[in-house]
Amino acid sequence: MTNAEVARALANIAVMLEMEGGNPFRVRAYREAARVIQTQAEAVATLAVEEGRLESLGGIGKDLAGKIRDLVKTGSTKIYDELKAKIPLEVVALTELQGLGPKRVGTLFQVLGVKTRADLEQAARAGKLRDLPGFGEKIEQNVLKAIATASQRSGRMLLASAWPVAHAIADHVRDVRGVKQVDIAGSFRRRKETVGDLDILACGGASEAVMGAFTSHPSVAEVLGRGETKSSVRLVNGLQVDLRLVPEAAYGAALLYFTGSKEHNIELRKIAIEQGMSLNEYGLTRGEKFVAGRTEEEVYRALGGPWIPPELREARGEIELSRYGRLPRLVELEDLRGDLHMHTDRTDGRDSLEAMVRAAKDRGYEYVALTEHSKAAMARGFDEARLKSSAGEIEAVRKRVPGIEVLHGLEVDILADGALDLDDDALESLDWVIVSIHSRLDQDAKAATARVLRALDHPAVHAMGHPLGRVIGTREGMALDLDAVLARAAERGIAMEINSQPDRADLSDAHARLAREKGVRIVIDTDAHSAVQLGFAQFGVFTARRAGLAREDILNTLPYLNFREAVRRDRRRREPAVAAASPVARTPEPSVARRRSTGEKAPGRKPAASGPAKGPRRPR
DNA sequence: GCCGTTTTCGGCCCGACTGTTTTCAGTCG
Repeated sequence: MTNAEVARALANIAVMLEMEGGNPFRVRAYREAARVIQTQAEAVATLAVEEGRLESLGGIGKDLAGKIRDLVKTGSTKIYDELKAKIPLEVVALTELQGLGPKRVGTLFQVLGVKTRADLEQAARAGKLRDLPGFGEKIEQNVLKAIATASQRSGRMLLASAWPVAHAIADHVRDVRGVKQVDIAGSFRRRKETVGDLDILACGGASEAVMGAFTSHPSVAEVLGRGETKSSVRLVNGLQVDLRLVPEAAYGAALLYFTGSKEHNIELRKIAIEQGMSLNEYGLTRGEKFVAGRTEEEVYRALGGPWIPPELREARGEIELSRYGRLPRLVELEDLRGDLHMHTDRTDGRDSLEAMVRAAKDRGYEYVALTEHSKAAMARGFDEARLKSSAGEIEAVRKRVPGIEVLHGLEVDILADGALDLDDDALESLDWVIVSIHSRLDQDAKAATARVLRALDHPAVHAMGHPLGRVIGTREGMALDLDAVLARAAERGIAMEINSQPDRADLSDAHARLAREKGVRIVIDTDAHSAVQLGFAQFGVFTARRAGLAREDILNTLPYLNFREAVRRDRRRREPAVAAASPVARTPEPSVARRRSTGEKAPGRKPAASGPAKGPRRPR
């Protein structure tokens, strides 16, 4: 069973226990365990076999650990079987409908025998719901509405898709007279890869004017509700947006509250209680006395710690880290000095080689790697001969666009058996080699892992692109043994990519966190297929920040000379394997033209500084 | 069912809103 499947089973148990009127704290324990398993980067199957690993996770004790081991091993556990015998899983699924929780669904099932959405719709239309205990005519109507909404809703939206309209609406509200501050809170502010809805917060300005501006924005399709302090709308793209107008004195407390995550807030409230205080969206109070709430910083400080960046607020240990002053200084977009994965119109990109290099230079990058596809990925993909002529094209663009280091790279396909798509000599001739998988993503874990490990053993490889191969909302990632892959990457000095394409975010935040823990270097690349897509870099940075990564964890934050030295050093770690795999052991040298452009004195010379030196900030 | 610089028993985050009730349960975030 995968982590998601174990989490689903635990959450289902929680719902079924609640339907039966079970101990609410026991219900909560199952729900919390589901969350913990869901957010683990390591495979639960691995955790289950290693002594004491499950029990070491917060919220999982001896009992739940045993049940999780059962689930991993057999796909079920005693209590799950017993509950499922009484309550079908399709009944549990009814709790996904808005306004229907375990209690009401339990009543529907026990009294009316409702099992499916179709049953439910029929019963509601026949007016059978209104007479049930705790139900009424209004709830009956709302159930019908919820069924209709659920059938047309497409679920969560990519952060990048919500990005422009969210900012447009926020700017529109910000323009209202008297408005002092506007923030887009919620998972949007935590930069999750997808958002379910948008929570916008504002303070200052007259309610009538603020709400009027909000509900009349051109992207609004339907006004769901409008009040003094809160209004809700549905946009033409289906997204629901709530706007809350909060008092200035409590703005920070409200921003904290509506940014979440819920689990982070719960931990903060517990700390408040330990200190004899109470925290809610109106502020931090001690008895009747208001302690803090104007800014987030003020609230965190009053609770005894520093401000925590929203990307880290997921109850993954960030509060404890902050107590010890060990929060990472998260990487920022401005820290990136190069982009090492992009395509041009020579394969499946839209813009020319020169246009891509110029766009990278305009973004202020010091270096860029052009990495076309190899022949297995597509008809126009590069073979050995095409790679040779490409070298001349790269050399020509270096002359035409001075002031940026242009690396001749390739995104070479990992074939089904783990061999690379081009011969060793061709790969050895390159400055930068990414290996990626574009086919046969359906292999089982054993085959897929062996395939990737073999590819990582090739001495010419510098990085692995979109390692899991997932596309959000379209396909799951490969069934890789990520522990084994990351261990090999760490051992061989191969960087793992955070692919910034918004529908990839691959590595994910959890996987990137695991990679860092295992000592793997990360590159943040855009995989841009046009000059505009170089802007996706910010989404890759969001993923890295959610993973808790600092500038030092990211290879392409290094200034060029340090980057080149790091690549060489990592390459030397692979030397022993070079003799076996290739007769020519060669470290790529920068061209004369490139040395001239950076003022470097001679080949092989070590750069003066080591480690991430602070250079002049680039214009954005 | 979990957890412990008061604790192995007795707690477990908090408030708004809705719709049902006639003081509160259920749901949501």
